Amino acid sequence: MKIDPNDAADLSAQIAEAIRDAIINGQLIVDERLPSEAELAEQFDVSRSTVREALKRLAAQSLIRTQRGAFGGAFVNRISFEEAHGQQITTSTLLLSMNAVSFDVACDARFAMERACAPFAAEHRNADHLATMRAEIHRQSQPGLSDESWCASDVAFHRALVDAADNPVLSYQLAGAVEAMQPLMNMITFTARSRERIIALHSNIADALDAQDSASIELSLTELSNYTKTLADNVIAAKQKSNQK
Amino acid sequence: MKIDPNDAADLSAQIAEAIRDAIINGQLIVDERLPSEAELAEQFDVSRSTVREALKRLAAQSLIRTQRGAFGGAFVNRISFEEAHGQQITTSTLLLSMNAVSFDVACDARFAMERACAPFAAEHRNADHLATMRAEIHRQSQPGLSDESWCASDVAFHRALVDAADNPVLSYQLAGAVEAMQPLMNMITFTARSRERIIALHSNIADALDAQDSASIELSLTELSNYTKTLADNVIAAKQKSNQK
DNA sequence: AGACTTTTAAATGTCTGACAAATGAAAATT
DNA sequence: AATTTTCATTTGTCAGACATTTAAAAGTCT
Repeated sequence: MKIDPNDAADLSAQIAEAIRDAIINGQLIVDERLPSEAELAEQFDVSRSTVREALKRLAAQSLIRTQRGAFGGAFVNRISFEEAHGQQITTSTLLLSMNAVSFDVACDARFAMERACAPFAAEHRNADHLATMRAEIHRQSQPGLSDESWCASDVAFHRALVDAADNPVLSYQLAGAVEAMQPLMNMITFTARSRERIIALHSNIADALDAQDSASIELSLTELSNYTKTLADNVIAAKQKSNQK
Repeated sequence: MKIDPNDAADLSAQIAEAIRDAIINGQLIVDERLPSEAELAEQFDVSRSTVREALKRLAAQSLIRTQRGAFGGAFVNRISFEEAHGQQITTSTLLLSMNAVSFDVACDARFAMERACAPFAAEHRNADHLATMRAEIHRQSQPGLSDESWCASDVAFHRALVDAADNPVLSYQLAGAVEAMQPLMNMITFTARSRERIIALHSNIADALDAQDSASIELSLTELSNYTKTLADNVIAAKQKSNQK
């Protein structure tokens, strides 16, 4: 592992990249221990502080974990779906909030991916998934439910649908997208009337999943997407009106 | 911004988290300059090195960028789709290689998401997208094409399909998944016969996109997914046979 | 006055050396 | 044999120094 002395970038960034490459192309395998900070400093011919900054960069990406004490050190980390999921939510959330992504575009993407799960969900759904979805629908029907609880229940409902697909890669991608959308979704306040409509669509989805009717799930999801976009349009229009006053 | 002295985590991790939270919930806005390292050290009551390690963590996630010199410092970074995309490829690639995700599961996820793009692609496709796809199909038909060039062309073809959907959120998610799959896809060697079959399906997709026939695109993608899985199964079976000898 | 050069202050990047704290292995003790 | 103590190793943190970069400010010349 060498670093390019002509590279303009910071030494710590170069070292982080060198180690990252070694992990990606398999020169360093999961749970393997990296040399100690002192040894790395000698290998790369830099100070220990510089090595440490490089290692912190890698730790931030969950590529390594560190342990103190004798026989401790930095170890190549087996990145879990859960960790990856957390990182994705952070990234996606910031992407949406910083890049003026329109609600429609985000909403289209979110429901398109959820529709992609439908065929697999219809095939692999089991009693647990259906029970979760029915329970959330029942919760959503409670008259006094707060907006926060409503949103949480909505997330749980869709999460169950995605999980029913029984594909961790899809779950990881989807769950990130759904959670990243949540701040945008929360802008919409749900009136009693709109909740009723959404619950009806949720019931359609649960019924279709029960019947393993993928096309029907997709249809209801499309309707839900369109309805959500309509609600958002109304909220935005109302805001602009109140701003003009 | 305070840190919890009872928290077991490293100080640099706590500080990174505090600043990350401030960015996510909008207390620090894009392009805003953070206090200098010396000021942050004083605020958090830690040494400059600890602050630096925290900042490197944030830089690794593209949350901040730093600039040297007077009036330099750390600035909140507007994370771009391109940066996010790069991070996603790294994460997804490692997720797949480290977690023994089966080829079928990854393949299902990849084509499911691509099918999700189909309706939008059919609606928004323009002459450029179609021309790119036709050109790649033509390239794929060249007899002497190397496996590497074939794979590159395959990626370009599907990329054009995804881009046709004209939804940056979908593109970002999809492109990551497709590129992360590439190392797995490269395990499959394409015989002349299998290339022919894939080209035929690509032509179907291009024709259907031209005709704005979303259902037909999705059908061809499903066939492509199934055929890819069959090829992979054969490769794996052949490997096991040769191992037994 | 305006264009150019020099100075300067502020900030990050890097290095050195030190000590604290954690931790598991090895040695010592019971 | 079980328990306790010692000990070497390693990461985490700190303090202080110097190098390098950078843009503003001051100075200089036409």
